[in-house]
Amino acid sequence: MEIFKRLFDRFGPQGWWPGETAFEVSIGAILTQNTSWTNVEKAINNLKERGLLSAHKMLKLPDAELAGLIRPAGYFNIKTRRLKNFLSALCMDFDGDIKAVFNRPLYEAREWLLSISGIGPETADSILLYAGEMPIFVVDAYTFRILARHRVIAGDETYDDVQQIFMGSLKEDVKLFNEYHALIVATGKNFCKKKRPLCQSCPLSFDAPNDYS
DNA sequence: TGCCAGGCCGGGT
DNA sequence: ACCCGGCATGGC
Repeated sequence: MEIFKRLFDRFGPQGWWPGETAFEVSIGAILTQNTSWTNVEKAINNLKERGLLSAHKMLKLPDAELAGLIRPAGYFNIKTRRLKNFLSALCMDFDGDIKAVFNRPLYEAREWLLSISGIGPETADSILLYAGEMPIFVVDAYTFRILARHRVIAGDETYDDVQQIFMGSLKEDVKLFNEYHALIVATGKNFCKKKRPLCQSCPLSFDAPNDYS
């Protein structure tokens, strides 16, 4: 896979995740579900300005108040519920300390996250990789689109299938997984809008079976 | 102006 | 086991 190198040469280091603490990154991962990061930043700033970026404080916040603060991130009612689900599990099982989650074995931590309603595979893996610096590859809608349009996958693969394509062939390396996913998102933002059924001009090439570069 | 954004859940087939 | 509607704001 020298695709990584080509993407890196074109887009440069992405510096993910934009967030100062593991907890902030985790909250951002939930808030950014199907939502642009610029909107999420406003929501995070609302919390940060008020010194609310802690599990216990956010959990104590009345739902209506929390919803008001995260409003700019969209889906604020459902996301309030998802945040509260996450926060109550975190306070219950780890005394509100997200770092304690990352002291568990990788797939145990992953299962713990997935057991929370509102946290799916991408959000869980984003938290593990970008907040916990654990070696797991994040798959998102852009990853599916790009691979499908280059005929690397047929299109009916599952999240875990696609994750295995990367993790099965890449060196297990947190920095590499971090940068690679971020570069895929950067590529997607530029070339892989929903409304384009097949890619004609993505600046990628794959060794086989078809090369669209 | 409509389309899109770093998904996920729950109910229906 | 899929399929699909719902969720909502802000930027281009």
